[in-house]
Amino acid sequence: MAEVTVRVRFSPAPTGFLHVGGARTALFNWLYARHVGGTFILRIEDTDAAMSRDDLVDGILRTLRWLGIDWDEGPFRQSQRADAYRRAADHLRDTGHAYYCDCTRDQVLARTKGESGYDGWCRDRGLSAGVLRFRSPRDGQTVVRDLIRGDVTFDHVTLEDFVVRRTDGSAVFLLANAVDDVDMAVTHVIRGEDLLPSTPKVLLLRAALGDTAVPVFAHLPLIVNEKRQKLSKRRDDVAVEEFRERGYLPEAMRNYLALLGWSPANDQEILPIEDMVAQFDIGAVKASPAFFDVKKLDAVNAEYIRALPVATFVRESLPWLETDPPWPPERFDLARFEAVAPMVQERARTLAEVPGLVDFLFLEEPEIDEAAWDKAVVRAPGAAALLDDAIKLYRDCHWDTGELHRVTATMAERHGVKLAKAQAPVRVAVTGRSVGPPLFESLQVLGRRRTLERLERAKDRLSSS
RNA sequence: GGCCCCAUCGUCUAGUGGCCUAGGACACCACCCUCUCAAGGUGGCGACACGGGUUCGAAUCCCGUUGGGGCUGCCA
Repeated sequence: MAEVTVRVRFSPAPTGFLHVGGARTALFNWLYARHVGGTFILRIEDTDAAMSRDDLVDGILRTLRWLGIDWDEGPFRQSQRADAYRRAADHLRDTGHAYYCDCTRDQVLARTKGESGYDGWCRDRGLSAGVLRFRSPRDGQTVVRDLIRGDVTFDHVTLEDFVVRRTDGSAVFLLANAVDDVDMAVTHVIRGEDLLPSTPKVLLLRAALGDTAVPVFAHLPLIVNEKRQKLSKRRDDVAVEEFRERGYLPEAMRNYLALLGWSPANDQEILPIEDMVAQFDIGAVKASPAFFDVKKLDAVNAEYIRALPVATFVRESLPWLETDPPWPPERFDLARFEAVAPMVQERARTLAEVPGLVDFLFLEEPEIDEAAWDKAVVRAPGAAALLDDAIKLYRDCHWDTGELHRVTATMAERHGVKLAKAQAPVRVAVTGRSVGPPLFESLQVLGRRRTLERLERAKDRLSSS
């Protein structure tokens, strides 16, 4: 912990809800700060008026909190620091580092034939209005020190004279970013690789502003889709909030995100946050892009769900059981759910799957899966006789799982089939499906009356088909 | 087009010159366990993009090729 002065920041633009890439960036900044005992700053980059909306900012804060990512300073909003940017831009202009330009995009394009960025047309026109452009040096180079990629060198000739202040006087993100990182004494800039090409511009800006403390960078590999393209809000499912609604636990989401580009020691992929903090090493992060694999996320989530204390699992499941359930809400019975919860917990990959595993308990009539019905009842030899027998035996037997198991086994023996075969038609008749929590526990919780009703109904259904 | 980044099983990764017959996880397949499913157990399938160097020795270092990606806005 020698570096007690480490200061990092997560600076999202409120373009909508926080997406998984942003969440990963936030997490890595946070892990690094916590690992070295540094400071984690939250800064909202809303220099674009369209993004400067409280609801969008609140959404980001809510998602960060959900993930368990807390901040030491902020949230700061760039929309409230316009004065600082105005002074900086004036300074650049007054020292000759920036000049006015009134070219339209079309004019520039016409001159350059779309070849590269701005061509420097207004450099020496001495204008006094328009956008302010940075006068990029035409020789020399800037080296970006990157903890993940090593030194990355950019020749200044490849940098166009980029805009630092808009016609309306507002700063663009490059300027705001440079000014804020200097003012907030940020020492390590951890962000997505898509920002790497803009880094020399920020460094040049900082130098022109008189800054001498060059930060260290760490450009994280992009998170990509199945086509290996950067995750996009338009085509990909990326809103973290959306995953929350789909039944993923924050701890699982966080753990999975940490695995994208970084790997814990000892092949121990599922690990508590304290261990992540203890082990995290920004320099050990991989440089190559990572695919966001929902299958793996599911596996991680399932593991976290199984590890929950049952009471917690029940509590966390409630929103999915009470909001828009597949059964009439008044039929829900917490006690019955609690009775089967341990078995449901072991089978749900997401909390959203929970209702589907217990719906037979709360529906007046179970929804019969046609394929299962066909296979286990219609085309199963002796199914009718099995159902008849089950009705007879279940009517008088002691109503507990052990006894249900015993009489069903006896029935199977009498019919010359394995228990697995004998319970199949009963399961489909009573729960509507061929898979689910253990049958005898399910029957016990459902109750004798409903069980018998459903078995009778199945017989009717079978004879009328 | 220009600039920049990247390259180990299908996917996420371990590997930092000999410990590699390349390890783990997810997914997939088989078997075991078992009242179904799940969980668990055992096993299987499966990768160092290619070509040159450097070296006694290269997945590991260098160069090139190929492939993929990012950036190239008065968005961030």
